[in-house]
Amino acid sequence: MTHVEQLLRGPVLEVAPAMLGWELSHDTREGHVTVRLTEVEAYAGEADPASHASRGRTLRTEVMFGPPRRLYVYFSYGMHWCANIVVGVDGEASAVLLRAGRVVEGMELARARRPPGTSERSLARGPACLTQALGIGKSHNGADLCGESPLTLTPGEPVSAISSGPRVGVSLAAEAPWRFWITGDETVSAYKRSPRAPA
DNA sequence: TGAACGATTTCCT
DNA sequence: GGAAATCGTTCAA
Repeated sequence: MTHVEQLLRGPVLEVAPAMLGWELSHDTREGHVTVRLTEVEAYAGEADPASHASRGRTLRTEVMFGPPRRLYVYFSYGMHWCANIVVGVDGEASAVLLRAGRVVEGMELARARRPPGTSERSLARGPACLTQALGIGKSHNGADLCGESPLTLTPGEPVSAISSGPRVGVSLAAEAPWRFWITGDETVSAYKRSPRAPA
């Protein structure tokens, strides 16, 4: 078992903040892009009402119920792809949503994948923006981040300080402070509470 | 077989 | 601050 895989096997509420500052790289024919994670959210398995896994094992959530270190990619609002890293114990269905990051390699390619005029800090600011900048989509669902896959995850430099707060856009368990970000980082996305969340 | 609903982003006023 | 764009997943009938 690799070092990274070992780190991912811990409890999701410990693994998620620990993943801040880690780097996710994607190699394609077009080139290479690396993003340093600045914002993540924890989804705590089948018992977490806000998680897609809360309805049990389905075709869509199959990957989450499998072993950790794999990528769970889902389609959102008819147009966006968002990526999670499966963590914890095999079968527990815990995952960490990659909400934002800073492009540290392959700036030009990342820019080419985003709308013209996108500022550098916004290239991977938001979960769907991050997958766009990295060139991640449906075909990467279930990809192994430690194996032969062109996607690789590596621990990065330690972060200065970590903040936490409620998750973005979730209507259930809306108070759980399971969103983690690097304090003061400009690439962290704006907080938006779900309009369906109870007052 | 049908309908409601998003772990969102972007553009408009 | 608000609404549109747009479709796979899930649940009800």
